[in-house]
Amino acid sequence: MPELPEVETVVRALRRPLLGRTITEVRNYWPRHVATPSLAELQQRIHGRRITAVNRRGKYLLFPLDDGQTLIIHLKMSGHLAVVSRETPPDKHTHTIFALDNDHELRFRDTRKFGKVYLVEDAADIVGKLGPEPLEDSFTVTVLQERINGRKRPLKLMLLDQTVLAGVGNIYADEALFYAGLHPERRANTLTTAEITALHAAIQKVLQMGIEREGASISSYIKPDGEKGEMQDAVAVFRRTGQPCYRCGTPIERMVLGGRSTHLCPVCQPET
DNA sequence: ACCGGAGCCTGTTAGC
DNA sequence: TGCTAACAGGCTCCGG
Repeated sequence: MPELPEVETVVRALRRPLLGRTITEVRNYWPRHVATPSLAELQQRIHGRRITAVNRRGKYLLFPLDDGQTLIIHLKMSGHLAVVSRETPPDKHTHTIFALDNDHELRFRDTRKFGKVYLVEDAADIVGKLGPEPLEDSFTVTVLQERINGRKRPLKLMLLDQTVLAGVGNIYADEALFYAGLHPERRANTLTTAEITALHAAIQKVLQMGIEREGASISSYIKPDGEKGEMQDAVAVFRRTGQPCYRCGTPIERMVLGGRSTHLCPVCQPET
């Protein structure tokens, strides 16, 4: 489900019900959901800890606890988080449950089981290698230029590399390249300053669009409250193969880059 | 340093 | 209708 706008939507929805709550119990039905430490150790170390913040870094959710540890969750492809009454009937794909001190539970549902739970003393152990946050003021055109400086990789692969830039995934990479008018296979080191400036603006534009629309419910993503986002109605190219480009009418094309579906308008995003 | 492919999982959809 | 293959918004590991 999750790219930066979807994770941000989840964080905003969870902040109120989780802030200040104490975790009283962790139940788990798929031990591999817990990446580190062992399930038993996580249960022991998290018991009685209070959640002091609900934050996002890239596509990770961060829950700092009152003893300095941080609970970290990554939703990967199909993860879903919600705070519900403990009376809510169980779901087949809910593999990890954090019981709270108010008869509610944070439930981590994850059909494909790619998601991960971490409990660490230092959050940097997990998120330390991530590139800059694209919506922070510190992410300037110059920063983007430095990140891609001299790299020969195709732009699409650069945008998906979380150590270059944190939070962009397959949808928003395609969307950003469309608005920047850049072909996904363009080599990063061939960009002019004007093109880097356009790419920088496009990245911020599409991520902000996604956040305003509370995420893209294109396949399985839904918000914590179970409702759909609205970004799927505002995508320009992603999974619009064969449909006319909104700008020029040319049919949108699909190609595979780095093993990922990639969508573009061949006229608005010329190869050179 | 970079690229492609496999692997991790289950569910949905496209095609025969 | 039923079967099979392809595909899915992420990321890591391996070999070349």
